[in-house]
Amino acid sequence: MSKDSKIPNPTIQRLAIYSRPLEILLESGLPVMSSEKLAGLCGVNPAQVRKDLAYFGEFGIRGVGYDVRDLLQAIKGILATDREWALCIVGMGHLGSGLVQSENFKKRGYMVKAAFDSDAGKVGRKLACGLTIQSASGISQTVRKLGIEIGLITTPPHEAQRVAHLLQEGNVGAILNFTTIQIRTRKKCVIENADLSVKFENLVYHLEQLDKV
Amino acid sequence: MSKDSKIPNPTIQRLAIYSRPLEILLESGLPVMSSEKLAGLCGVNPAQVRKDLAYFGEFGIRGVGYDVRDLLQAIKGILATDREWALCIVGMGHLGSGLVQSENFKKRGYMVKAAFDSDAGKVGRKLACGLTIQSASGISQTVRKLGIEIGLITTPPHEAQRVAHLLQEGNVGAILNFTTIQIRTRKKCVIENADLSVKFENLVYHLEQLDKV
DNA sequence: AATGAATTGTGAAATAATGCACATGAGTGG
DNA sequence: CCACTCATGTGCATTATTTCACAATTCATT
Repeated sequence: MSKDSKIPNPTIQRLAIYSRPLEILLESGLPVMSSEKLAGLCGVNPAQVRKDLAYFGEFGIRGVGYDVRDLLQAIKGILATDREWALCIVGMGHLGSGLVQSENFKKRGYMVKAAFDSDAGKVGRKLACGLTIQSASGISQTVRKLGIEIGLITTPPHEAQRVAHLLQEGNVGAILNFTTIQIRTRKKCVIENADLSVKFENLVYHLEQLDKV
Repeated sequence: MSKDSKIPNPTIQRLAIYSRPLEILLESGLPVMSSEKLAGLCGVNPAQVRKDLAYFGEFGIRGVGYDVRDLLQAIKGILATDREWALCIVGMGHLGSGLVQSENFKKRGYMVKAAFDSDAGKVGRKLACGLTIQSASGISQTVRKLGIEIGLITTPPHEAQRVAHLLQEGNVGAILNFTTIQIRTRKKCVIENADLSVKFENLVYHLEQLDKV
């Protein structure tokens, strides 16, 4: 349809990052902002900012900069964060429970509509947010019924692949995988990995390098 | 010292990813594994696997493959995950609390040695893991005293930069930042961002694209 | 209206990362 | 000991991403 000249993935990531300072600066009433300032706040190159935005249109005014409100609006439109999304979490361990209750989600329009666990001991337990933990065996039906679009997997690794299939069975379109294994998809489905231990190992590697000098 | 021919960052990330299936396969007793199989499990190209490893030496045997145990050992050595690391968490909200208690850390040798919060109401509270929440004002001293090397920041965004400085003050060498803002460093310090909302927005963008077709 | 300063949008150069394809060495069977 | 198969390690081509550098546009000032 559009000039779909393949947007680089890093660009999408950065758009999300750009929106953070913009939100803050909008609050504080700053009307206009340059690519240079924004780049400074986000730790990237100013040309990068401009090029990233240029993939989607012209949002700035030459000689002036970007209108903070408009730009934020535009980015939210691009990322599709200007509407609510229904999600569910599978795996009510410490991480899963922490995430469910985290205020950050609701604030950004991510609505946790269901929570699952395969442990019969946990099923039926009521969470602070009002949800009741359901059995993992009912994932497909429930997810379909509630029109859930995104699934978070915080189970132990060995359950992740099975859970992913159940989610897809229920027509979930995107999965955020917190486990250490890579999930394979049958249907068309967006998979994003958020394996924290990868982050850790990255950190530790670089820390070690630092010490070596 | 070594032929420090600048290792690509993606390579480090992937090494961590490679190690996951290796751990599992080691358990299950498989002695040898090819780059092709490993690549399949990790969703990457076999040549990529070989090239990634080649940055650090020759770990395989031509015509045969890689010894699972040796390779895993080698990767752990490279990533420096073959020893324990002392860390602390600042910000005992839902996410922070969930992380502290997560078993995955301890299992991988990350020892949570201290937990901080700036909310006086939370200070003094005892956590399930045995730690007592301490006041954020004591971060620098405590961190230095306990020899903590890595700091996790799970505070609200506006506290993150200040906390980062306190951590660096206490000689922390690496910070894992879960907040939405970018942290700037004074001293030499490894910063890794784990802003989950970026992951979400990525997901949502791609989901939207999918729907458009 | 003309000059100067600021800042965008973008082609082209530079840099980085990936993937191909093949020479090379290891094991196996005759 | 030769031929054949398998799978690594790697030079090179390809693709992706970043950065530079500059023309174009806006605004302020005179």
